[in-house]
Amino acid sequence: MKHVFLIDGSGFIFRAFHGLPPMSRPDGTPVNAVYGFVMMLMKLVEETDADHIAVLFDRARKTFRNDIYPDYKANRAEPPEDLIPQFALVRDATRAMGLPAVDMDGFEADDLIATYTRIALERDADVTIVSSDKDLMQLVGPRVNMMDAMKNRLIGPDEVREKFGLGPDKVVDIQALAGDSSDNIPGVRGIGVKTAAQLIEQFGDLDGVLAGAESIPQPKRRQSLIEQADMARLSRRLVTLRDDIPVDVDIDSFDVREPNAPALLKFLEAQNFRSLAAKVKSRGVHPHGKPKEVSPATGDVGGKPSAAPIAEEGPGRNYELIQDIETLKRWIAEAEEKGVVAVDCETTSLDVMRAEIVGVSLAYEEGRACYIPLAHKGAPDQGALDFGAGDAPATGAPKQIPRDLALAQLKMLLEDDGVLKVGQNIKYDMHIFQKYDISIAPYDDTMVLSFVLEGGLHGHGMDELARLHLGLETIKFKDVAGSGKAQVTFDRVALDKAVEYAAEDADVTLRLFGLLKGRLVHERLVSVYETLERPLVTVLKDMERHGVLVDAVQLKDLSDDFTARIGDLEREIHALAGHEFNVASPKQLGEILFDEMGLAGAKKGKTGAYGTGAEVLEELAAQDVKIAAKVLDWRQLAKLKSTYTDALIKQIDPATGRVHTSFAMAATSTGRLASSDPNVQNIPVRTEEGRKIRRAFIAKPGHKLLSADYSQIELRLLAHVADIDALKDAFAKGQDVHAMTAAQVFGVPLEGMDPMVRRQAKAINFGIIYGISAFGLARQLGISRPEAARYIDAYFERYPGIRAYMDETKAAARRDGYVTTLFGRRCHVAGINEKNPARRNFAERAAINAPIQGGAADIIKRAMIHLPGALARAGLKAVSILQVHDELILEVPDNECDDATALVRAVMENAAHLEVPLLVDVGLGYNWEQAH
DNA sequence: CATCTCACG
DNA sequence: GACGTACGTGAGATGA
Repeated sequence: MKHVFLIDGSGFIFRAFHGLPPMSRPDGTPVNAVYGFVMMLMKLVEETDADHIAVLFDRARKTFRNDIYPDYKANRAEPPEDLIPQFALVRDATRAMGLPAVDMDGFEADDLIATYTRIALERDADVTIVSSDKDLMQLVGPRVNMMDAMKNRLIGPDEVREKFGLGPDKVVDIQALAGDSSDNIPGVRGIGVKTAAQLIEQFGDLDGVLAGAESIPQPKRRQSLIEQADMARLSRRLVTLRDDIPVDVDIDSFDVREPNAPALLKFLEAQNFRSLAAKVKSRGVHPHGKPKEVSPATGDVGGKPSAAPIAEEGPGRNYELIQDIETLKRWIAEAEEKGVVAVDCETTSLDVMRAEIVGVSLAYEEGRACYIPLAHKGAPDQGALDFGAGDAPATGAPKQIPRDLALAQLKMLLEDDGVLKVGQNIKYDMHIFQKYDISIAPYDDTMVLSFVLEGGLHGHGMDELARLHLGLETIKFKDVAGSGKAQVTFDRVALDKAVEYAAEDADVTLRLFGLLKGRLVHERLVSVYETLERPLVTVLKDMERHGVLVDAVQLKDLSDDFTARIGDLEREIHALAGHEFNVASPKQLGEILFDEMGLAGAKKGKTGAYGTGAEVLEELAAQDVKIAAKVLDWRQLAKLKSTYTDALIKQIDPATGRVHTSFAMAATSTGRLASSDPNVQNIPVRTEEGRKIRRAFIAKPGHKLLSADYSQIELRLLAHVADIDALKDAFAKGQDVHAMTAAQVFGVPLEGMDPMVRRQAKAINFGIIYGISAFGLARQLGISRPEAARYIDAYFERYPGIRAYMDETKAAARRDGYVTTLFGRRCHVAGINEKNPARRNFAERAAINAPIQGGAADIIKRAMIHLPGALARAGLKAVSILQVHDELILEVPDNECDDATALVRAVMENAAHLEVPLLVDVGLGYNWEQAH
């Protein structure tokens, strides 16, 4: 016996249950915790070097601790209804895995773990306790580690010290003093973990603290310790784990043996864990980290160790490779007959501007999918003579339908009005097919459907949706194409693997479509999807494709200028520090400022690293610390250079000379878009140096950039949705709302108002939109918290409607789990019913902000959708190219400037009809800075 | 891959 | 009385 794994089964069940989205078997039995548990066990068994493994469970709620203290764990709620049937299943799962499931009357799993840990140590074995329960940390020692299986993190003495302030041997004493609200352990009132650690450090142990209580200076603390000494001793008995249970299962029986594969498969299939079952079938379960030989997949190139867990063929998975035109025609005819077909492209790149089509997959029925290779080449490391030269007839190239012949057939299908095409992120496929002059219509998008139905709840990538809705673990791209340096483009993937991967994508897409589309009606989200999101797909596709012209020469000059100035600053900084170091490293900088130079500055929480953010440095700079000011300058220039000048130059598409961002439709929790590769929504504007980067965004010759942005759209929405008469009036009359707020809250006259007072009112208005807190406002304005609290009180007194709106919004979020925008978009709010007040407060602020931010997003989306048609009807050639949340940027021919200005303004201002007017500011210029 | 920092609305 | 803070994003550099 060398290494014993003791798994805290009961602890894991709860975490898996709360950590994983709901899943159920076809018969309705919930199985998410079981799934998480089995995944965890399989991973452990596969990776561990342990020779003895057991899973320990609580048996009943009553244990010996209830005899000592009847209220022990009395505050625990009943387990959720969906969890109850899973307790037994998890035990079944353990046995199916060939592992002992041990529990004992009157004791908790923790006591069993303590006892077996002692026994294992007596046998001279190492122990790993798989759990993240802090109550088990008392067992950690030189030969005993804990492992958090969900976070995959080892917990040793250092981590215990991080949590409790002192080592594992003091955990019991600290818990005895601090108590534990989740287990209802009383401890001593007014003493938390921090104070407890300090006391134990000072007096050695609990008895020392209680004996020395008289000498404690703080009166309250002294009194509590004297009065509650017995409670502390009782608490110690409750938290101390029993390592002397007369266990009746011998530790020798924990020895790892080969699981009974048929029994395990039967169990997995009964839970409908098809992907896990497939994994077991294809790879087996191999303890000791020694994988059994994998049956060589046909055509597996070079027998790479990263062999993919490709599921076996079987019912519900009938994937076909199409290599001749007749079969393709037959397939297309079937799809036309059905009227709905899922489509997915495989390409050589995620960058749509560079990607070349490699193959297409289709699915017209669940489990019935095909893959049509179009540009596959031979396998990579085979052809020593193939230097990867373009379209050279690689010796190993497989049989394929000539690309253009196949595309001509597919064009008829994809452009057929009578056939609905379903994609997962179909904007990508539209880009690819557009190169070959193929459009896709009509279409639906499962990613967008999921975003409309469940935005804010989870991501909307296919792998995640498959896991969530189908309980299916999809084949990962890495599994077929490899990863890192060894990754190949999809045209180098062997066809047998390509089929399984690509056809699965189409199959999954079709299945998801079946599950999601119908829900729109029941959940009253048809209009959001059909008028707001689905039409936006092609609008965004066109914007991305058009791109924006960026002046590389200008950026290069700027970059060189920055490089020189960064070098100068760096020398000065090193001189001030007395030696060289990496200015870009917050760690090194923090040590220089606060250790070497001994400046006053606080540690930051979690990781114990010094904070060196701009706020901290500005504080120091204000105290005339030269190095801080220099670092701030350095940071600004380094940021501009690395994130903007240099990165943007690299992003210019050589073919178009333009930058083509990607707008993510399903990334945010509020309904906003997000932009990436490059992000065009965070181009600098607030500083003079930063604006120089904006100047490099230019219009093509004979054109101008037009920037149109909504004026104070979020405040206007607030006035409308919260129905605040004073605010609505102010907007109707075109008054300065910040000044008006100042007049109302601070009671100062509008005439001759101090700009500082107006600034404070503006901060309050912004704060309201963000779900105001005294702390946040105080920090923003640099005032004290009580003072900020007074401002907020004064504000709410003047605008009681705002408070009512906030309360209603929070109540709705708590009741439904989501809030709704003006146009019916649902924003789900994670954590709104959390017990932890910090997290709940956070969720409440998000809930208050979401309808406002999301409503503004709805409005500009409506404008974006209307704009192309309106421009076309007016005979204008102006085109939208960028969106920055409340701003649209168009590229406009010189002679259309006036017409386009009027039309864009009209479309944007009429995108919604609120009880306040919408106002749009328009600017024109040769570059973005000028236009803005 | 997590963390820190910082750019935007 | 503690929690740990204004809302929403994406990207680059560091360092494990």
